[in-house]
Amino acid sequence: MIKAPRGTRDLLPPDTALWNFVEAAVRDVFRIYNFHEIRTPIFESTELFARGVGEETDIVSKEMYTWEDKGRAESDKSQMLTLRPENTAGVVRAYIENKLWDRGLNKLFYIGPQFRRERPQKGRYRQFYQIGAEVIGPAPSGSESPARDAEVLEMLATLLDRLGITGWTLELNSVGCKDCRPAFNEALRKALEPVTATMCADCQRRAVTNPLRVFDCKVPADQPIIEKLPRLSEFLDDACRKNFVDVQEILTAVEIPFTVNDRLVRGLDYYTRTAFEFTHGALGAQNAILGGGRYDGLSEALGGPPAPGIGFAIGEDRLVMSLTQSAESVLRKPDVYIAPLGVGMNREAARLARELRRHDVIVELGDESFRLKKAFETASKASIRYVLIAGENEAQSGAFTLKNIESGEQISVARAELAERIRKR
RNA sequence: GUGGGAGUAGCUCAAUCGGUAGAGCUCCGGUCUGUGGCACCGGCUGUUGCGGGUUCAAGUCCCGUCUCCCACCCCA
Repeated sequence: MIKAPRGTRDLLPPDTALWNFVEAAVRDVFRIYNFHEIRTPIFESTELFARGVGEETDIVSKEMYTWEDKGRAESDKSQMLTLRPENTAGVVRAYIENKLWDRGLNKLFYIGPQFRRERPQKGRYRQFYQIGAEVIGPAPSGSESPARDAEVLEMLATLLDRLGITGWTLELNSVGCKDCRPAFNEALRKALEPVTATMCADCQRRAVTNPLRVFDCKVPADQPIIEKLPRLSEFLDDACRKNFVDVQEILTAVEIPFTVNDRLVRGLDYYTRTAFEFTHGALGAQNAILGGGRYDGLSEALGGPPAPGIGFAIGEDRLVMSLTQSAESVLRKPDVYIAPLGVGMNREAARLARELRRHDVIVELGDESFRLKKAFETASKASIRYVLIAGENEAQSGAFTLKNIESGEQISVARAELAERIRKR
């Protein structure tokens, strides 16, 4: 038997109804915050992610699905392509390629699959889905303003609340900018040098590849060492410091609860200043339901003009997991089951179904070979409220038998009144 | 990439020391050809994840492999 590849899965009814419910709610929120949809390719040049996400990140160095796309002719040279592991680089590439700065401030959102070759786990798949947004534009458009950061965070809190997700936590930090972070990195490297050898194997590796991540270490023995390391917050320059304070003040004004976590770092190289994470307790070890931050230098890194921006990505799989709603509860059941009765009655049933569906009635249709008993059982199991009997008697008289499955009541309804009668419930 | 647990019918699970693969639920049909849910009767579904090995005999023991789950790592 051919099975879905490792880390991928089929989403089936009724779960798909829940996914559609989430996406509809999300689109509704994006609409009132004036975000508009962008759809970028599912694969891009490998170089885009190498330069955008960062060569040294785990994502680029070991988790990407990359292949050589061979040229079709002598003159056609081959190129390296990669299934997108995240969507921000693609959006920023599109911003540059389509000269979106002409539109001033862009507020864009996307919903779609992403791919990372990781070992599958609860809340972690090789093909997973992200709902994300980016606010990006030339600085004069306001893209650099702390007001944008706060607006995005407030929108996210609203979104989670609307979906009925309770018990989330917003953690916030500032990771500095290209001007102040190098000084901090240098200080951190210096402070780590003499103590690295006493730390865990992961920290020894991190100290070389990505010193900021040392702050993520959970090994108890390392904590006293980490406590004494220089803090990012001490190295923020005045502009970054003010930006961070402004964001917090706006959040307080709009009554969004948050906690500052000065050990919060992000795994992608492009993040600057505001970095954040919404976590949820019911998700197991993969407790980050969404994450994001500002990426003021990304456009330049990809060869574009300065274009400050802030964005986030929601793990849609994890979002759906943390919903308390059941899939059943958002599923709209058929309104009526039409039971053709007797040879040739499929034709009459088809006509009836067509008429009813034109009136937005959800119709399920049987077959003339089915016994009436089967129609009732099918309707009952599927929680369909009415069974409409399309038999020879009814076809001749023009009045059809409509039975309410729950109450057992049965009435005769003229053809023209069927839709109204069924929808009235 | 590392460590642990698990894979038997559509689902949940059983199978003694290695000795004929089972139960419940679901599903299908009938009792009942135009009135359901109940009841009774009958029935289907298996390369025991896959591939090797040991054995007279393997769901069971051994080796390999795949997948899922949990954790690390990492991230959303």
